[in-house]
Amino acid sequence: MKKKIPDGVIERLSAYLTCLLEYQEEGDETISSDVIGQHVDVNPAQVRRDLSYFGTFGQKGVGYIIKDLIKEIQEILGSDHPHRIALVGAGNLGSAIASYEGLKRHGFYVAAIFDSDPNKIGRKIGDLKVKPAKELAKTIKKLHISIGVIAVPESSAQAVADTLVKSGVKIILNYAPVIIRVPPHIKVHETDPAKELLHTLYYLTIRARSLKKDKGLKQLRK
Amino acid sequence: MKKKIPDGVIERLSAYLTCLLEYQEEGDETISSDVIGQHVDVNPAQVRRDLSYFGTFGQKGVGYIIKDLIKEIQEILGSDHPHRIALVGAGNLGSAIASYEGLKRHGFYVAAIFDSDPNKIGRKIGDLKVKPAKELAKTIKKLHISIGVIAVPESSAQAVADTLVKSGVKIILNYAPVIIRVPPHIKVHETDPAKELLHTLYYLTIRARSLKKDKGLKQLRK
DNA sequence: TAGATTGTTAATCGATTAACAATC
DNA sequence: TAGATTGTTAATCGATTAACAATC
Repeated sequence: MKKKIPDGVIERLSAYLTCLLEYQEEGDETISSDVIGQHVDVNPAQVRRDLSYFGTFGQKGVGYIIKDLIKEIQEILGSDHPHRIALVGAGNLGSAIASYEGLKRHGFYVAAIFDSDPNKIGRKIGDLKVKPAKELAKTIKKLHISIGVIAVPESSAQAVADTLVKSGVKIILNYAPVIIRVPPHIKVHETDPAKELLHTLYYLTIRARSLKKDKGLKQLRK
Repeated sequence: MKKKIPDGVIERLSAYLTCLLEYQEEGDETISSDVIGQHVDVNPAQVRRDLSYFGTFGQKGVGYIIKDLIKEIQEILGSDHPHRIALVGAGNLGSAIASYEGLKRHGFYVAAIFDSDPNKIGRKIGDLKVKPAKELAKTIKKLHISIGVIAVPESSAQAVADTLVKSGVKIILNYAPVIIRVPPHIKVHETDPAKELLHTLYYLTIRARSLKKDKGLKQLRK
C-alpha cells in the first residue's frame, strides 16, 4: 500500500520548487520537464517520474502549469502553510538568521528569539524583542512552535537542544559546531559548512592531481 | 583505469572523518568498521568498501588505527593542509562565520575579510581588519586564496561572485538567498537552510498524516 | 492535423549489503 | 589457538533512464 518513495525524490522536489518559483517570477505560465531538468541538472524523465509518485500534474503536449505545480509541491512538502521558528541565540549568527529572506520565502518565519545574556534580553531584532532563555519552553508551547534553531556557542548547544525537545519541537536546525544528541523521532540538521567544503575540496584535489599527471610529473603516491 | 568512485562515498568520507576525530579526542587508538558504522548510521560493510576504494588501511582482527586513518582521509579529501578563505561581507553573518570553530577544525581559515561599507572598513573582527571590497581581487591573488565565502545582501551577491571567479577562486560558499551563476569549473555551495527544512518537513508531514489516518479520521485527499 | 510533451513501462545502471576467506 | 575483523566477491536491491503509447 505505501509505495516507498526514494529519498532523493524529496530532495529534488524542493529543487524543482525553487526553480518553479523563479520561472513564476519571470511571468511564465507553463514549463516542461525538459526545462526543469536543465535548470536543476536532472534528467527530464526523472523529473516526470519524481512527480508521478504523487499524482499526474501535467498536460500532454503542454507541460506543467507553473502556478498549480507550485501549489502541489508545497502541499506535498508541507510548506503550503507557514511554520513558526524559535530562534535561540541573539548574537551575530542569530541576528543574521532572524533577518534571512530565504526562510521567509518558503513560509518559515521566526516567531520568537531567546538569549540568556542579560545584555541582549529586551533588545529588538527586527520586530521581535529578545526574550530570556528561561521562557523558552513556555513560549514554544504557547505558540505551538515546531521548529527550533540553535545559534548559541558550542558549550550550551546540547542543553538548548534538550529544552527544545522537551518543549515539543520536532525539527532542529543546529548551527553550533557540535553533534547534538536527540531522541530518534526528532530530526536534526547539522549545518556544517566544513562538511560541504571538504566534499568539494576532494573534486578540486583530484583535478589538481590529474593535471600534474598530465604534465608528466611523478604521482605523489605509487 | 580511473575507477569511478560513487559520489556518496566522498560525502560519507567526511562523516567518517568527523567521527574519527571525536574518538581520537576521547583517547581511543583503534576503531572497527562496526563502530564507525553505528556512529554515522551506515552499514559496516559499506564503511570498509568505501575505504577500499582508496587503499587498505585496516588490520584484520584489529580494526583501523584512528590516527593513521584520519591522516589518510584528510589526504584523500585534501584537508591535510590548511586552506585560506576570503570572506566577503562583514555584517552579522560575516562576523559569525569569521569566528566559527567548525571551519578552523578542518583547516579552513579566514585569511581576509572585505566589505564595501565605509563604516565597517578598518574595523577589527578577531585578528583581522576589514578591507575595502575593491581590494578583493588584489588580495586573493596575493594570498593565493582558493575559497570565497559570500555573506553580502542578495542584491550584490552575483557581482561579488563574478569578482571572486575573476580573481581565481575555485570554490564559493554562498550564504545569500539567490542562486548565483558561475562558469562550470567553479564549485558553488548554496547554503540554503530552507531547502533542508523543506526536506524534513515532508517526513514530518507524512507522519502527521498517517497518524490522522490511524485515528480513523478522514484522509485529506482521496 | 502535426508537433509537443506527458506518464509509465521495461531495461539499464550503479550502489548497497551479505557472506566469507584471509589473517592479525 | 580462538576470536575478531578486515578486504573483496557475488548477490541483492533500488534508482535512473530510454523509449514509446497516449493525448493535448
